[in-house]
This record gives sequence, structure tokens and C-alpha cells, in this order.
Amino acid sequence: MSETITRFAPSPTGHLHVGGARTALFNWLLARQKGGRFVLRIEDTDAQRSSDEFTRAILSAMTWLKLDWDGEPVYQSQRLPLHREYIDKLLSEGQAYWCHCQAADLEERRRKALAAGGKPKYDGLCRDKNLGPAPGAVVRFRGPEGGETGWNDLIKGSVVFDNRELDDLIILRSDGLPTYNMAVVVDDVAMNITHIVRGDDHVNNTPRQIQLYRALGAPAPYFAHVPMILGADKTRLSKRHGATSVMAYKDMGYLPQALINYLARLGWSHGDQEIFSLDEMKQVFDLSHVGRSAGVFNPEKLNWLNSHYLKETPPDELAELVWPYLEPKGYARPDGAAMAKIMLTVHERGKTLTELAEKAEFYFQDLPTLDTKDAAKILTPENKALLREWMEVLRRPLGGGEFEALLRRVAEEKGVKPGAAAQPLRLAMTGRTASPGLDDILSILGPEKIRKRIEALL
RNA sequence: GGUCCCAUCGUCUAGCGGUCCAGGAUAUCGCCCUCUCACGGCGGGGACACGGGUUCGAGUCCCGUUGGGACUACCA
Repeated sequence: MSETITRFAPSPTGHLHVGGARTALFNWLLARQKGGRFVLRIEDTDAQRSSDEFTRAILSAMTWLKLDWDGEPVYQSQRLPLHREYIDKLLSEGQAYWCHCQAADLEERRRKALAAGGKPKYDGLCRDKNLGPAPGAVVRFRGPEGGETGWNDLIKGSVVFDNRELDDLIILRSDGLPTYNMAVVVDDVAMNITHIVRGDDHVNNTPRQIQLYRALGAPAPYFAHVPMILGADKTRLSKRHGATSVMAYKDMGYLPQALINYLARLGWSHGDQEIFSLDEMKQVFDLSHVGRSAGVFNPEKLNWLNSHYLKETPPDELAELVWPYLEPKGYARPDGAAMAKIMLTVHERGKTLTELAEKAEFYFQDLPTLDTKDAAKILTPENKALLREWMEVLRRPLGGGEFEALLRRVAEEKGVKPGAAAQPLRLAMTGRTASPGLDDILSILGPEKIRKRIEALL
């Protein structure tokens, strides 16, 4: 009847990537669903590769995704004394021993064993020598010699390792720092973590960690190993597959709820349902419905979700989200009502905030940027005559729904189809041949701007 | 090489022995709507990797093959 406590434990050696975001999400979901705690632990023991800048970047990405954590983040580098304490305990109990083997020798022996068709594991040379500390020495865990170590994974089911496959892993490096496997176990024990949800790439660490739990006399938590996210070529997702960092998606104009929804559905399902709010997920999330196989990251489906959420966003909110992409260009911002109206005309026509900004840009320009191909095609003498006609007709403001009748009248007078009569006007207003509806555009622009834009083409 | 994991439409998946000549979503194609582009609506094509078992019956259970992936550090 203990409280559910989950954790997300990134190492600050890079930005938060989509795979990390997904495991963070699953941990968050599990804790929030059970009314438990979700804690953040920054695994910064590798001083060489870790940086505060990445720590800050990870925290802000989590915040953007609305994955809130309980309490202050825990920094692993500040817990070294605790790690040492546990290592000393294992040492004094004979569950760990000093090893004087040098890295270079080890490598040589590993190479030979491999060449002889053996396994590249530690040969146990110092295991029974009863050595003490020495410069350059490390501490190894004394693993069981036979038997099996296994667990019932909440995602993968029963997983079992033969203990003979596992060698005596180093728990204290020669520089006095604990190794990853030792530090995680000590911290997870000390932080009372009940469920460890992490990437698939950790399954091979799990049996060793379980042995450490046992040696420490602590009950092992539940483990759930989430499959990897792959790129289109089915190899592990990396930079060469395009953007992998969460904040890169923010910059490209994706909504956090779209990314979250996408990541959740990549590997997890709830019947045929595709759309989930964070709140809804919290209700129905279930580790047993997380798939066991790796999934390919599919930007097209992310796009679909993003446009879905874009369409759902109220226009005034959308204006706030889109404006940052327009502001740097120096445009004057129209009043709230006008902005909302503009948003309404574009919000179904783009997949990202950047696309929306791009599609709305003509409203803000003094004169729209002319698409040269479209212009060349449209600006015939006949169409210029049409534009003159439009200029006459559009001198006064249009009433609601009036454009439709006007378009038919102009088309009939000029003996062309309505579509053909509209295109020159569209080009004049927007600079291209694809745009929102002209009735909306015309009423937003108003007679003065309309006249100016037509004149520019005559 | 060894260990571990995985295998349903291009992609994400539903399916927990019979209701599946396999359902949804996305992508794609076609039609409709229409001042363009979108949106939306309707429809089409598209998958149980292969081989053995078990069973009255297998996408669903077992074994093998093949194919992917992860790990194999004094990195996390």
C-alpha cells in the first residue's frame, strides 16, 4: 500500500529528445494517475559531458510539455557521499571487493578471450585475492556465480538472465566516483522509487541492478522497459533523421499537446482512440497497453495531430501563438479582434504555427510579395482589365455575404467563370493564387488597401 | 561473436483461440463540396515475415528459421 513514486533521470549531456520526452511522459502519467509523486533526477556524474546549460534546457522542455515534477530536481553529483556509504557497506560485507586490474590489461584479456571464442567478461582475477584500496584500484560487485536473475517486466513480461552471463561489474571507479549502475540503484533506493519506467536500452542493466538491490537488502521496484523510437530507416532515432530535440519542434511551430499526444500514441494505445488530452491520458493510461516493439517516428502523423490542435485552438489564443513568428519581421500588430479574424481565415490551412504565420503574412505587408510564377500566369491584358473592373466595384465596403453575388456579376459581365474572375483579384490581394476565401480577405483589408494592392499590379 | 528484446497495411496500431475472407488512424489515390488553397464528406487500394507443431479451430499458444533492434566501458 505504498505510494507510487516514479522518476525521470536524464543525463544533461544534450537536449531533451523525443525518446526521453516519451519516457518522461509515461512516468509522469503513471505517477499522476495513481496520485503519487513524479521526481526528476539529473544524472550529472559525468562532469566531462554534463553541463548546466543542458540541465536548464531539459527543464524548460519539460515545462513546455506541461510535465510538472514534484519537489526540486535532485542532482546526482551531490549525492556522492551517499553512494560511497553504500559501496563501503558492500565492501565490509564482502559483497564487493577491490580489484587492481588495470584498464589496459583488462582490454587485452578481453580481446584474447574474444579471439579464443570466449565471452568478453571480467575473468575474476581479483575476486578472491582479498585486496585493499590502492592507487588506480576499483571496487567490483561480487555477483552470484550461478542461478538466474529475472523480473516480470510491466511491458515486456518475464525476462530472465543466466547469472553466468553477468560479470562482476565495477561499482566504484578508480577516480573515486560510483559507476552508473551503482549510483542509480542507490538513488532509486534512497528516493523510494517504486516504478522504473525507462528505455528499452536498459534491459541489459536490469539484472545487475536487481542483484545490487538484493545485496543492499532493498526490495526491487517494478520495471517497465519502453521500446525505442526509430527513424524512418528503422535505426535508432538520431540527428540524421532530422529534428530529435523537443524544443526544435517548438521552434518549428508544433503545439506541446500535439507532440505529447503523438508520443503517447507511438507505442501506446487505448482501443481506436487517437486524440487524447493530457488529462484524459491520465485517466486511461495503462502500461500493459504499451507495445513491445520499437516504433518509427512518423512526422506526417505528428503533422496531422498538430493541425488538429491548431484547428481547435480559439483564434485569440492562436494569435498569441502565431505572432512571435511574425513580430521579428517588423509588422504592426492589428487589434485583438482583427487578429482573431485573420487567424480564423488561416487556421485550417496549415500544419504548424510557422505555416500559419507564413500563410497570414500578406495581411500585414504593405504590398504582398508577388509569386513570380503565379504573376506571370495571371497578369495577362484581359486579367488587367478584370482588375480595373474589380477596382471600380470594390470602392465601397462590402456587406456580409455580398462578395459572392458580386463575383458572379463580374464574371458574367466579362464572360468568364467565377473562378477565372477571382484569381486576378486573389493575386492582387495576396500575391499568389492560393489563399483563404476572398470574401474574408476583402473585408479584413478594407477598400483603401484593396485599391492600393490592385493599383500596384496595373 | 555472445546475451536479451522484438515481428499485423508504407507508418502508428486494434486484436488477449472461434464474432477477423483482420478494425481504426495516418499517408496515398479517386469523387463530392468549392472563387483558389485548405477544411470537411464519401469511396478505393494496402498487412497477420516464413516453416513446423498444439487444437475441432491460430493473427492470437509452443518450437524453429529469417529479419530487425538493444547491450556487450572505470558513459549514462
